Parts: sequence; C-alpha cells; structure tokens
Amino acid sequence: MFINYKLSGISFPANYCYCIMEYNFHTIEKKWQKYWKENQTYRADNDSAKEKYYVLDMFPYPSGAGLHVGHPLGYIASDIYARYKRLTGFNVLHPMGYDSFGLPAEQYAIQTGQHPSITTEENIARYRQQLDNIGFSFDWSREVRTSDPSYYKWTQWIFIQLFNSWYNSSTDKAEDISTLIATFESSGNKDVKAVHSHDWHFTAHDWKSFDEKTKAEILLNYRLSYISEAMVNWCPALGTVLANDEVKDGVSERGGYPVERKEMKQWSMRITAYAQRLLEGLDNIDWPDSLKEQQRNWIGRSDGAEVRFKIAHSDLELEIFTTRPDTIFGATYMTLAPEHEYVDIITTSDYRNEVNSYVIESKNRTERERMAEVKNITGIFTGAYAIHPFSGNKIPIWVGDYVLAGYGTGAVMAVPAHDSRDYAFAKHFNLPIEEVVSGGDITHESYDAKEGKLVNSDFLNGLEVKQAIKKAIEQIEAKGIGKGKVNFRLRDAVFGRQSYWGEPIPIYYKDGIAHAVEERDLPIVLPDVDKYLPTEDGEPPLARAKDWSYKGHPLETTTMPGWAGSSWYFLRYMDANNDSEFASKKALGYWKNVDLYLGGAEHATGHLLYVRFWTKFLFDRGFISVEEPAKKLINQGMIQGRSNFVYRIKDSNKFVSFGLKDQYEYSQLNVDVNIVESDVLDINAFKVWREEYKHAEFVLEDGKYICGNEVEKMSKSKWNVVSPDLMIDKYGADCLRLYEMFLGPLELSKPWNTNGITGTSGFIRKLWKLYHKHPEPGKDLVFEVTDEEPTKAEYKALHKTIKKVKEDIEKFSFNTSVSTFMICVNELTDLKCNKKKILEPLTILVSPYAPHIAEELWQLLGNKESVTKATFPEFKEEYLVESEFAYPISLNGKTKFNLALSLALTKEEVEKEVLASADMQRILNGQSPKKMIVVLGKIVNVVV
RNA sequence: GCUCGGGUGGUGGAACUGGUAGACACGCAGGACUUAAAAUCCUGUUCCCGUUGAGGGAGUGCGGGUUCGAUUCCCGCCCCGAGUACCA
Repeated sequence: MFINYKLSGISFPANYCYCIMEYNFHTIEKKWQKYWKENQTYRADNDSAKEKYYVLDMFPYPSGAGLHVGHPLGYIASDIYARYKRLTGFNVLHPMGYDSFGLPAEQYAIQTGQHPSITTEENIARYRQQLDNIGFSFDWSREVRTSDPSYYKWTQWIFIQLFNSWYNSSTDKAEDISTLIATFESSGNKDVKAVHSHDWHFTAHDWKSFDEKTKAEILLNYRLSYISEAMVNWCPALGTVLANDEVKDGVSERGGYPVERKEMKQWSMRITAYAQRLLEGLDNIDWPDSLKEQQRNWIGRSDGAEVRFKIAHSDLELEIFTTRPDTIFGATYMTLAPEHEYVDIITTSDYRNEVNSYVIESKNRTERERMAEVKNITGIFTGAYAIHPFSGNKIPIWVGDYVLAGYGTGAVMAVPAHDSRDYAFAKHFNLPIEEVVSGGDITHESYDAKEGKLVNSDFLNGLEVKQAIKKAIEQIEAKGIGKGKVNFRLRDAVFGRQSYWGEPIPIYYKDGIAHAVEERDLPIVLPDVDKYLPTEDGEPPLARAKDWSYKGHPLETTTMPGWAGSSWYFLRYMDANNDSEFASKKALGYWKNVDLYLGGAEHATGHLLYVRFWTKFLFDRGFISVEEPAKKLINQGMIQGRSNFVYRIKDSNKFVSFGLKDQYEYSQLNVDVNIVESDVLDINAFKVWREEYKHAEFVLEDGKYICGNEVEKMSKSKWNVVSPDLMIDKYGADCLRLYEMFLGPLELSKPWNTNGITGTSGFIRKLWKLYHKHPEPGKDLVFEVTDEEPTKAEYKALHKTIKKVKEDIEKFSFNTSVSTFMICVNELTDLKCNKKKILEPLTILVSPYAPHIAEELWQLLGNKESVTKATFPEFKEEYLVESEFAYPISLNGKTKFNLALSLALTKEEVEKEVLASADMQRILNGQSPKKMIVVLGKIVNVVV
C-alpha cells in the first residue's frame, strides 16, 4: 500500500493497527516539543558559572523548496553533541537563524512583483515548522535573520568600521584611518607601510596642499572597504557582478549563466591585507585538512623575487615576478599579458598591426573561452628585446594570453627548460630552450622539479636549487635590480552587487566623494522600489527608490553580497537582541568563539574565508577577543537524491517500462519520487500527478511499470526531494534522527534511501518495550520497572554502552553509537532486564539521539524535570572486569578456535594450556610448534 | 595535470595505537503466529569444496614487501569521488 500524501492531502493515520499498544510517537513527540517550547528548555544563559560550549550550524538560506532530508544531517549531529555537552555540565549555546538575503527570492520578486520579504517570511515559517518537528535543541530566543534591519544595522556598522580602517603592515594589524591621516600630516607617506592599491609618494607638505577630493581618493587606496575601478566578473543574465568564489568554470555558481570580465567602479574588501594571517591561522584551528588545503590554495602564497629587466633602446624597465630566480640564466624570452601597459609602448612599428589585433582578439574572449582553450597556444612577438641583467644577452619580448594580467606583475621571464607552460609556448613558436638545472631531459619535456644542480648559470653553477634561489636573490638585490618578494593569489573581494535583496551599503556621495553614513543613523533601511530590476540606464534597482539620499546627498545604489551577513552572525547569536551594540562586551567575552561548527564543505573558499577575515579585523580593532571564528569545524557529507524516470514513447501519451524502453523511441522524464516505491510507479498516482497524464497509457512488464533511477543532487527540478516531514509522519522524529546518524560516518556523502529505516524504527519499539510489562496480546503496554539490584551481566551491558557511546560522541562517530544502543537493547531484552538502575542511566544515554522518547521514559521513571537537566552517567571500569577471556588461538596467524582461560595466568601457563588442549593436539597432529606468541588478554599464535 | 579523500558480503557500513575481518542494520531464505495478509517473533546468511551438527580452503581493488600475525605499516599499479585549474 502506498499513500501519496502530497497529492491526496491525506495525512498518514496516527496509528497503525498494531500501534495502539505500542509506542505512539505522534502524540509523545508533539507533547515534548510543546513542553520544550513552553519551558524554554534550551535557552542559554549569558550569565553562568558553568563553562561555555558553543555549537553552531551553518544557517540555511530559506528556499521555497523547504528542508529536504539532507539538510538535517548536520543539524542532528550538532544537536546530539549540544545535548551531550549539556549533560556533561556545560552551558551550551546552540542557536539557529536564517541567511535570508539572496538571489532566489529576488528572482521570484522580479517575476511576480511581490516583495522578497514576503516570500522570505513564508519560507522561514515553513523552515521553522520543519525544524521544530525534528526536535532540535535550538535556543530560538536568539534567532537571527540577515535580512532583518535590526540585524543588518550591524552588518552596515561593520562595513563602516572597515571603511574607517587601514592595514598597517608595520604593526601587522588594522588601525583607525585617523592614525594614517595623522602620519600623512606629519611625514607624508614615505614611512607608511600599508596594504594599499597604488604607489604615490607625497610629503607632509604635499598632503596639506591637497584638496579634499584628492585626499579622499588617496585614502580610498588604504581603506579596508573601498571603491575602485576594477576588473570584475560581470554576469549579464543576473545583472550583477560576482565574487571569484561565486564563479565556477567561467559561469555563475547560481544559475550557470556566462560571466564576462568587465572594468567597473566597484566596492571591494581588502581581504588581501590578511592573506598571510589567514594562511598562518589555519595551523591553529581544528578544521578538516582538505578544507584547510583548499583555503591555502585559494590564498596561494608563493615566494620568489621581483626582477627588473632593461628594455633595449629604451629607458623602460620591465618588472617580472618569478618563484624561480635560480633559473634566471635559462630565461630565453619574456612574455607580457595582453593587458600589460607596456605592450603598446614597446611594440615596434613592424609588429604593431599584428600585436594590436592579437590584443583586441584576446580581450574579446570571455573567461570561459579562455579557459576552454587552455591547450590552444597563442601569442605574438612585439619586436622589442629585453637585456638580461647578468648575461647582457638580448632576449625577445612576446605577448601571450597564458600570462595573467592580474597576478604578479603581469609579465614573466620565460624559462622554457624548467616551466611547462613556457616550454609549450617555446616549442610552439620555436624559441630557444636552455637547460640550467640538471636532472631532467629537456628534449622531451620541461623539468619543473625543485631538485638538481644548477648548470650554465655563471655564479650559480653547482648549487642545489634551494641554495641557488637564495644566492640569486642576494645577487639581484646586490645589483639593485629587484628584491625577494612574496605574492598571493588571493584577490580583494568584490563587495557591491547590482541587486535589490541585500544590505544597502551605508555610503553617500558628497561632491563625488564617498562618505560613510553616521553610525547613529543606521540602519539604512532597504527602500521600496516599483520594480526589482535595473533602471533603463543600467543603474541597480535601488536607483529606482524615491529620494534615495542621505542628508540631501545620493546614497550608494549597490547592495552587499550574500556573504556579508554570514561573516559575523556567530557573534550576533551571543547577544542577539542587543540594539545598542552588535553584542555586549560581556557576552563576547564569555562565549568568545564557536567550539564546534558544522556545515558543508562547499563554503571553503567563500563564507569560511570571509568569516575568518572579518573576525581578524574585529579582533584588530579591539571589538572581540578572538582571532578565529571556530576552533573546530566538521563538514557533513551531502545527502544526494535518487531520481526516478519514466519513458514516454515519442509523439504519444504512452509510457514504456524501464526494461522494454529500448524497443521504442522515447524521451526520459523525471517523475516525482514520492509516487514511486522501490522503482515501481504508482500508476494511479501518476495519472493525477499532472493534468496531461490523466489519460496516459502504459506498456508494463510483469504487470508493473518499472522506473529508471540515478543518483543526482537533491533538487526541486529533479523531483527527487524527500522531505523530512513525510518520514517523521511515518516513523517519528526520533527514528529519523537515529536513522540519519545510522546511515554512516557524518562526513560521508551518500544517496538517500529509506531501505534501512525499519531497523531504527524497530529499535525504538524495542527500547520502549524494555520499560514495559510483557505485552499481552491486544492489550496496551503497561509501564513497569523494578528497584531490584541488577545482575553483573546487566551492569556490564550498561557500562559497555556508556563507555562506547561517550567515546563515539567525542569523536563524532554517531553511526557507531546507534549500533551500540541497538546492541545494548538487544542484550537487555535477552536478559529480560527491567531494572531502574540500568534503565534510568540508559534513558540519559539515549536522550541526545532520541530526545522525545527519552523525555517520556524519564518522566515515567518518576522524574519531575526534563532529562536534558540530568547528568551523563559515569562509566565504571569495575563492571567490565573479567576473570576469564576466550583466547582466539591461531595457527600461523589464522584463527582456529577459541579457548577460555583465566586472565590470571602467566604467558607460560597460557602456552601450556593451549598446547594441552584437545583442539590444539588435533590441529598439530604430531607436529611440534616452532614458536608461540602469547599476548595476554588478546591472542595466542602458534607457529609451525 | 595537481591536491585531498576513498576502494571491506547482495546493500549501508563495523573493526581501538597491527591481534578472532564482516559488529549493527537492511535485504534474502526457512520457520512460528494468522482463514489470509501486514506487523511481530525465532533460525540461517562472506565465498568455494564437503557435510549428520565433522572438516578444509580462499578472502578487505591489484602486485610485491615488513611481521609470529596486515583491512591497518611500506613500495609500485588500477579504479572511484571531491576540490582546483595557465598563479610564473
């Protein structure tokens, strides 16, 4: 039997016929959810003598599709951990909220004209209900929503702090812009070491003579949030710019639309100032190695040198960056990025036409084309030459689009013998290749390894690569033609978005100069607009707002990106309802940072990098006392969907079953997995699923319509979304919680399938029965536990479980603790144990995993307070002590039989007993053992 | 290409610092209960040979190595997944 809930609107009957006398999860789960809400059971106190523990989930974007069974995986795990920490005496902060600004709501608003806040509100209500159904221990009094003005007031406030700060490289931290201005006034900028955009040199006198506008423009080059003319990822389809981490394979991450490079005036965040600290900080946090590695690659530190090459017949010098200064004698040509400013200047008249058309051509290629054609080598000679600083040789200067304008200096010294890209280029254009490091065979390929001795390299000859790099830099510096230099791949983050549904940037323009809004005037509330689209002349939607101004001056019209609100929300939870500060000093000082952060790995180079950046910034400016947002982080795996397909015969309304489809010409269509059971289609449900299928016909096999299937990402459009609501309705929240954990290790990705859920469902019933009198057929179960003293075996079953579950939770191995519970309940059932001294601690053990049934049992056991206030049972070794052990006896490492022996025996005695045993005699069959290994309490191995 | 994970029954997965491989659960098979079905309970279930309940052999992707003993450690290879992509 299968009921299609969604379509029929029928909810599953509260009781199966057998359920009357069994555990009724429907009423009991609702009862406790109500109790927790009314008693504010999970409210965390900011004023506690207890040690704090902060468990945080990455908050969701409330999408219209609602939660699917994949979302709660991490929430369940963190909830178990939070509950466990409470039971072990911690004051636990476990909040939840919504990342509620975002593109889907805006897209919907564009289509329907409905304000995105309405959609958002509805979606949040649905999420909340779904979350409540699962029985999470969130402290909802601290809920945050990034789109709420009381929240984004502080997002804007932080933006202003960034705007009013600069990065002092001497003190290695962010400081108030006033300290920079003071320095400019006293000594100009010659002694200022800062992370900034352009090099100017001015004296104190110059500074004082500059007009306001010039001063403002200079300061913008130092501010940590700044506006500049920059190359951005422009996505015409979305009508906005995107940050680097929002672009995947040359298309937008959301929607998959093409992205172009475009020069635009844009607000950006000077995250590059923190590159080194973001890198170093990784060593001190307990995050997955793969995630740290991704951040390291994204930051992309490379150590090398900047070297200036003189250009022949010119006063110009070409500056290049290289990580291999040791190979400088192998530089046989130079390559400039097509965008390099020198291209135009140095190209000789003979080559000008060709170079010009090459540059235009490569500028017109989109990022995507450029990526797709990586193997396609293009380039052109400029006619100009550089002078090798050591050999004095003339080396040709080329233009090639394999050199990126945005990295290093946009120019390279090409060493084809030891760089595969230069090698490919040199081979293609027949340029000389000269070996300077021995160890490879450069006639076949470049030798890129940093191993070997230098050859053909004058003063570097004979040195190992490492020493040669050092020596080369020394010589370069001595000659005054360059210096050692560290480069980062990390770019400043584009911060402005040409969309509506985001935080307004609190900036206004007076005489064309950007000014921050006064803090006391925050928040700058998102205005109403007539349409959520750009204006006719391409201005962002906010330009449509009436009177979008501040003190008579125009306000910025771009809004903040999705990651703005999520870059500091962990702090807001600490004091979520504070309207005079983003959080009080006291709350910040108590909760400090997140102890355990759970979420998906897809945020590695986005959110998780930005939140670290903002945390370091707030730390520098003295607002918080920690430098990292989360001490420990775990990535939960993704739950994939399992899609089902039907096959429509071409030009008909007839559908052919999976096994017979190849006899026809057909098209494959996704079908709602909720009307398919074990790949068999519910034909009647299918007919009512969509109007056009009302009169559908079928070609069946064995009287059934079999669907095809495939594992895909769970999404609305693929009709493979399984909602937790259905599972809860059918099996209960505790069962869903246990099952999601039982599925396998938390970090693992796996397709959702409900095949095994009857296992955890059976476990819950067995657990319930333990506390009840033996059932009489047809009668209700009657609660009954005794005060009798448990047997040794019963104590052992309990304490084994305490030990294992504690260890498992502490290493986040939730799947194995579910097994442990099953083993324990199986054993206690066999022992017919109904003793309070066993069952009461067991209730506490189970409560983090299955809180509803645990609360009910806890109450039945006579407790007045919630089980969440109990204390996690203490493990006592004494119950596990054994006097005997069944030794596995193996022959040459292969186990043959078991022999129970006293643990008091010495090695020699064990040896004797084993040899004397009948089984051993039979196996040896007259042979004498060569050697015997006895590991007391573990194993005996006999070698023949 | 590079980086990081991972390959264990029909399936999801266990196995602590090298020490009884396959826990637990699903599925499957047989049985009990039932007019019947569902549910529940019991038994079996890595594979192969053999069999009364004997016993034997193989086995953790493949090939080697270290060891009394290897899923676990080392070397080489194959396959799968994730991330990244001209970063000089």
